[in-house]
Amino acid sequence: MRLSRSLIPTLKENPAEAVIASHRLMLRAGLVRQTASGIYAWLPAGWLVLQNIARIVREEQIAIGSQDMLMPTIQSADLWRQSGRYDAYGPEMLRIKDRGDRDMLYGPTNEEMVTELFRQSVKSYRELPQILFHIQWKFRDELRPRFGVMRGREFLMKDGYSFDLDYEGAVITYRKIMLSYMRTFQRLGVKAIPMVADTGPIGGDLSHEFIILAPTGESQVFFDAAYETMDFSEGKYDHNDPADLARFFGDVTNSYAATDEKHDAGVWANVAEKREGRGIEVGHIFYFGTKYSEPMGLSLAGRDGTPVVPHGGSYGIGVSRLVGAIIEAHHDEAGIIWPDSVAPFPAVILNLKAGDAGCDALCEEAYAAFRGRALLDDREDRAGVKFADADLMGHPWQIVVGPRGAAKGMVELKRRATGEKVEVSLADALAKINQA
RNA sequence: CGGGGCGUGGCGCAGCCUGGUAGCGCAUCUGCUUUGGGAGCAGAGGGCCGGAGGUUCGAAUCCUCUCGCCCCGACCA
Repeated sequence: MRLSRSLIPTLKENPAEAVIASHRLMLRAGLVRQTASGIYAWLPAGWLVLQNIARIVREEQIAIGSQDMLMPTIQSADLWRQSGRYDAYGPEMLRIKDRGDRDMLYGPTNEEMVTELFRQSVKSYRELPQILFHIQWKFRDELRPRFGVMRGREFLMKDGYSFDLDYEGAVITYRKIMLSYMRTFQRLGVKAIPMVADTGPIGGDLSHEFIILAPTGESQVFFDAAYETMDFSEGKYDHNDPADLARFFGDVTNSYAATDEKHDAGVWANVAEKREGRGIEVGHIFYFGTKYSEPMGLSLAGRDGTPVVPHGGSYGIGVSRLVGAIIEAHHDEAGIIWPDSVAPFPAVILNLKAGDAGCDALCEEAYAAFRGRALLDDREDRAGVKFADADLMGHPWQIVVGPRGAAKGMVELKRRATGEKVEVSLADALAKINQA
């Protein structure tokens, strides 16, 4: 994109309503604009980030055999009456009527719908287990939206649902998804720690929330230093082997980790290497047994022909919240520092002297090499403005093209995360960016 | 939902108490100079002061109602 003709409205000053770093930076870097309390429009750069995160989340779900699908945002109230949650959910659910005066709702989650869809077509134990997920907008009419996209009313969530024949199977699925989550967060460039959680309104008795570490997080967390060095990348654990999943589950849950509400000072005293920090919840997984399959009449033919009621679980990742959470974990005084995996653009090309033939030519050459996927700062502004905006927007690489270097065919390549700068040929710069 | 606060050009704010018809910085546009870390000078455009009623000769300012947004708390991806 050419910055001179892009809807990426950067702000020099802090908007008054933003109190936490990620909210301020998202507004200042031109990623989002609020359109109503807790509801945001994703401007071009912000939408690119959101899609990058969604892509990684999606890839890691598909990698463990979960099926990608898409359910609608608007649901019929009848479905929710079947599970008993239409009344139970309360005012957090946005209720609407269609022209025929039928009760509808904007989905806050999809257990009912996926159970219904599953019930319609799956009839035999032979078809189990299955995991389904979608990445879709949700609406929860929060008492108090705040902190920008960290607690919006409308938000993008990856919600997954599993169906197993029995408890033992459900536990294997639960662990498999837990592994996929650890892989996902690692690829997103954030440190995530699973912590035992209350099961909340969804119910059930096996649940973990995933907290990522960020200095400005909302809750205090206590954890064993062992979490700092855990590695979940592909190949470390076999998600198809129940024994290996058990090993993984042990590795990731045996060390101490708790938020302040669940903190146990007695156990904490025995932890050898203690770590304390702030954390943000970005994911939550539940095993809930037959909580939905039972009331909604989901049952299939079992091995001996008698009906079996499947055991389920649901698994959420706050995709839009992750944008804010990643910024909380990766920023400095100058602005955002995007991890390569989620950056809206891999690089920005700074034309320090728009109008200079040499600079223009070299910038166009660089820009063409990215086929539109880099950001070209071709504005007729002074260098300082461009440097400041580049740092603010947090592009992993800055290709700085100035008149002196351009005359020799050289550019300055700056790494946002480290501040390191080298003078190299454009070809070398492109090679370095591509291998990163 | 309880408690607090704020709505004045795109952003940040002043003016309100003590009514007299709107101002500052940044941003924007034009010109000249400048040009590697948020330039200088000169000029220009842009706001019926969230909305509706009321008081008054006259309301951004006083009164009433209303809408929106933010912050603290209990709940949550």
